[in-house]
Amino acid sequence: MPPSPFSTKERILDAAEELFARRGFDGASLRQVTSSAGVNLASVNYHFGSKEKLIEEVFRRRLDILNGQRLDALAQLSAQATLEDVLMAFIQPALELSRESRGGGAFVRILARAYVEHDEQLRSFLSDNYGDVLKRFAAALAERLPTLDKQELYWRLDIVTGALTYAMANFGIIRRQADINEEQHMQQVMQHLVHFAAAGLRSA
Amino acid sequence: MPPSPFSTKERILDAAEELFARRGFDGASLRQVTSSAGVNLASVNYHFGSKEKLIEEVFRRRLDILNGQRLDALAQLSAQATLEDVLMAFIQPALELSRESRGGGAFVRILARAYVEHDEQLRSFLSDNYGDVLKRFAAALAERLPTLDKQELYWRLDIVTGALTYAMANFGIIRRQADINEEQHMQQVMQHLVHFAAAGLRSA
DNA sequence: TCTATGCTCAAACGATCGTTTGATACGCGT
DNA sequence: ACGCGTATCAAACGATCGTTTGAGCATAGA
Repeated sequence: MPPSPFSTKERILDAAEELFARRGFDGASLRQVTSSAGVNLASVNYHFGSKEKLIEEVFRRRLDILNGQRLDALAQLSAQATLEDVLMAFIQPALELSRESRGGGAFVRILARAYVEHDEQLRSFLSDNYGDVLKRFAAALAERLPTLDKQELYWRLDIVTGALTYAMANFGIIRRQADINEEQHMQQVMQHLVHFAAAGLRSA
Repeated sequence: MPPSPFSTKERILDAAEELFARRGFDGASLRQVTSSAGVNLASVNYHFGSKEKLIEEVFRRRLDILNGQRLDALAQLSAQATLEDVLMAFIQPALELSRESRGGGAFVRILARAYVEHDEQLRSFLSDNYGDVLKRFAAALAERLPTLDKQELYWRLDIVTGALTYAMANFGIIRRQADINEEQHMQQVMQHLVHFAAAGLRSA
């Protein structure tokens, strides 16, 4: 039993998440990660095999839950659900994750990095494991935009996903008004994002 | 006189621009840069002083022109100019740069990296040298959105700049329809971006 | 012609990278 | 009490990083 309430693997994942978000995948070294986690340097390769596999595991730990919540929220929508409802099903789980105590905010910033970095190995890993989630949401949005042709929808979805990813990544950084609490703050942010995205998708 | 039509400094900047865009600032080494540029390794430190200064020079070379064009386009607008006109003054120079032959597309992708990377030195460099451009555009947009209070405008501008940066970075990657030429393609992209951003900024 | 200056070059510097090794300690079933 | 996987440890591996060095070459001014 380790002296910490968390296992060595979890402590590595937590430290890696925060350092990857702050310094990037190349910028954060395994020595920084293990030192911050309070574990031995060799334990990364022992538990994960390589740095690349560690990166993948950082994504998998959060995305399995996050995308599961997204699909659940999407499945619970009725046929009468609006465009805003679909967007909310996509955004809300991510925003709640970014509020979470243990590194959730860091992970959302890592997601934005994954969008910018064009690392082939990471991109194919994400596409292979979670590409179907994006496809399902794209289909749900397309149903609510019957007048929009495929080509046009493709453009706008690309802009929307980029805008949402960027916005969610910087969500934690934006200073909130002092007179409202955390819960109200998140509701405000989500309303802004949904409003903005829906307006862009719907505009003639 | 070098054997190449371009000077050593320019060849380094060109190679660095492309490699930084593809592999990131940490991911691209000076050996890769100088090898790609066909110059000696030591010439980077000779001409620029350090890798960090080289990065700053990559930004300065493009941003001096790009932001100058943006301010020119903004200054040429009349008082009756619409919200879309202001957005177009901001977007058009960047999109034209991304079409340029020598590395323009790579630079726009670097811009997106600068948004995600929270490197303190780079951020303060950009803020010190080009922060006033964003402020001027924010003021011009605020004039066209009189019913929007400051707090609300602040939210939306943050989303817009992120979305535009991301979209412009990926602009070159999106495969265009085969039956339209490059000029029409750019006009289409700009219309989409402007439409999308204006709708989000204006929506009630 | 001699000198000074700007530039390029191969080579090496110390530091840090991801990874591997071999020894050591722990816990559990027999 | 013993043996056997599991896990942690300090130490070292070769590779690569940004940077520096000092010699060598060219061109321009005196």
